[in-house]
Parts: sequence; C-alpha cells; structure tokens
Amino acid sequence: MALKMFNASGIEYVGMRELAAALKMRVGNLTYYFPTKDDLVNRLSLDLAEENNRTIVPVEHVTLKAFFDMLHQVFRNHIRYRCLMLSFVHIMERNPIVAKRYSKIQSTRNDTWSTNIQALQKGKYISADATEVNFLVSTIALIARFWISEAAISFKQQTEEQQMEHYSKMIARIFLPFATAKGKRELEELLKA
Amino acid sequence: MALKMFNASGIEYVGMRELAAALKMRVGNLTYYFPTKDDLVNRLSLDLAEENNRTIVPVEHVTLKAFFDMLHQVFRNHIRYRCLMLSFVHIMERNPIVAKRYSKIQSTRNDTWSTNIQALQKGKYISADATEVNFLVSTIALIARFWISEAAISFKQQTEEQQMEHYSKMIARIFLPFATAKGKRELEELLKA
DNA sequence: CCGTATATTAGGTCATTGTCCAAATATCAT
DNA sequence: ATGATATTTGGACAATGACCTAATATACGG
Repeated sequence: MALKMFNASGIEYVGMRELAAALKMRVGNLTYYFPTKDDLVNRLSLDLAEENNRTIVPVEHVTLKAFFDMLHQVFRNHIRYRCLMLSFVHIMERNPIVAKRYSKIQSTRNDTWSTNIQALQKGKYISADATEVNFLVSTIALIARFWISEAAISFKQQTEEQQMEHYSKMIARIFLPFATAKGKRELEELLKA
Repeated sequence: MALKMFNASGIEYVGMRELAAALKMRVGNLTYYFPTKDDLVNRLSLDLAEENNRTIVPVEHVTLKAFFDMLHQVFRNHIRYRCLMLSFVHIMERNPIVAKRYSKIQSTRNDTWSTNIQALQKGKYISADATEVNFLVSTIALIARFWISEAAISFKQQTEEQQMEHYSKMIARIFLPFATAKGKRELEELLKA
C-alpha cells in the first residue's frame, strides 16, 4: 500500500497522515510500526534487495538470451519499486542504513555480473579482456541504476514495456562490438524485436 | 551564494531561512525577489542552460580530441551546478517551468550532438550508420545526465577530476568500436591518460 | 475466570518548512 | 518637497515528520 502510493506520487510527496488515512490507521499508529519515514523506506529497500538477490544470480551455462532475460527481470523489479529508483540519490545521502547496505550489496552484484559476462565468454558468445569486462559491468550498473529516472523525464508517454525495451537494446548495442559471430546472431535477434 | 549552499547540502535541505541568513537578509525579503523556492531553482537552471548553450555547439572541423574536450566542459558545467543534477528528477517532476524549458532545449541538444558525431564521420574518425549515431547520442545523453548522481553514490572518495575522467573514458570506450584506425589512435590516447 | 504484562491504538504536541501578507521604510523622479 | 515605486520588516499560516502519554485490546499464567 505504502509502495503503491509512493510509486504513484513520489516518496517525499506522500505524507505520513495521507498514508495512514489510506491504511485506515491513525498517524501515531503508523509510527508505532515505522517510527520514522526512513524506516519505511528501509523496509521497501530491503524488499527490493531481496527480489534482486533472487534475480541476479550466477548462471552455469548462460546464453545471451538468458543474460538479457535476467536483465529484463531486474528492470521489472525496478519498476515495481520505482519510487526507490527515482529517489535513489536522496535516499543514499540521507538514509545511512540503506546506504550502507546498498554499498555492501553492490560490490557482490558487480561480481555476479562480471562472473556471468565471463561465462558468456566461455560460451563463445563474446570476447573481451579484463578491462573490457569491467567496462561492460560499470556501464550496465549505470544504466540499470538510472534508466527509470531518464525514462520518467524523457519517455513519459511510452509504456513501461517500451521503456524497458529501449534500455535493453541500448545495453545490447554496447555488447555488440564484443560479440562473436554466434553472439551477434542472438544480439541482432534482440535488437530486431 | 544560493548555488554554493545548494551544492554543499542539497537543494531540499537548505531552508529559505538558512539561505536568507547567509545572505544577511530576512526571509520575506528573499521571497520578494524569489517568491518561491522553485523560482530560485528556475534561475539556477537558466544559468546552467546558458552555460551549456555556450559549450554545446556545432563544430566545423571537429576532431575526437575537440569532441571530448567539449564533453569535458559539459561535465565541468554540471559540477558547478551539481545540486541541479542531483535533484534532476524531482525538479523535472515538480517544477513545470524548468521541465518545459528542459524538454524543449534537450531536442536541440541531441541534434547538436548528432551533428558533431556526423562531423566525426566526415573527418574519418569514426564510421557509423544512422541508428548507430542515434545510439551514441542517447548513450551520451544518459551518461551526461546521471554521471554526477552515480559518482555521488559510488565514487564519493574520488576527486571530481577522477570522476570526470572515469565517465569520459566510459564514453570513449563506447566510441571505440566505431572508430577508424585514425580514430582508434586518438581514443586510445584518451584512454591511456 | 481473574489479573497482569505486553502489544496496539488514539489523540495531541512540537519544531520546522515553504509561502504569503500588510505595514514600515527607503529610493528616486518630478 | 512630494508622490510613486521599490524594498525591507516581522509575523502568520498550513502542512510536514517526529514524538509522547494515556487509553484500550490482546495474550497468557495462575
């Protein structure tokens, strides 16, 4: 419920009173469960982190298709918690608990992406040296963090599916130069759709 | 002065009273010049837009070096108005005046980037078809908009110069696959530094 | 079933925020 | 000097997040 309202109006524009009313509670009652608004945000952030834990996993025999399906699922998770993504910077700056957990998680996330990209190499889908893998990981991280923000500004009129497709394709294009012949075929399939 | 305080603490965490005090004014006096905080933000946004107007221009005989110098200068402008970049999404959502001006400006910005990239093609630095040029433009736009936000979260400990270098190199790497032999030499020079 | 300890709810207060206003004062052209 | 305009002042307003105490419900051991 809180998530729905936050997604609709933005975290900082939903008051505790407003939220309590929607929950048919009194304000004091809401603050009993979540003493501060940051605690609420912290809870939502935990939920998102857990969903992503289930989504971002190392895959044994990864294909480019599987890799981009995983990315697509991450995008979907971000949409479900879009209020967090849109207020990302402010939350990180003002909510030390969330910030600390995030920075801890993030390095393992990057490791997982890196592992999966190296698996793509072993599967002869792409070919890239260590610094190139690093580049791919940090580019994915940047796009994954901020695609919703940019879409909210520049592609408001598009559906969420169209937005996700746009950024999936952007990442696919970044992979393209590193793809083998086999990889190119799969990527061009993705880019065509 | 307002800019300095906003950059230091974030727009939403500098109060009108605090700001007025620093300006040795009364609050009511400040609101005489800027009736609302949004008017203040609007003014700062105008200033940034003007600086970028001077920076992002079509260049006749553009080189990759010149192109990345231009990008570097854009990054510098963003640093000077970092409070705006860090609150980008919220401003666009809640300040219709700024939002409207931004979306109008942005399409001409993209045109200019596109023109300059096509000039790089004419100069035999890179080779890319229309959709690839489009891809390059939208990727640059995304990175330019959000690099400061990501740096504020993930590279806090680095200096601004190091941060700019990181994202310049990221863009250089995105150009690399499209570079001609001549272009590759210049880009690898940039990536080495 | 009673009595007590714990969990929950209610209602209100507090300081802070952005915004607004009417009166007082300063500045300037005629 | 006088009238008009520009600026400054000090305070008020509603809304916000946070906090607190007293009332009430629930659960549990005897």
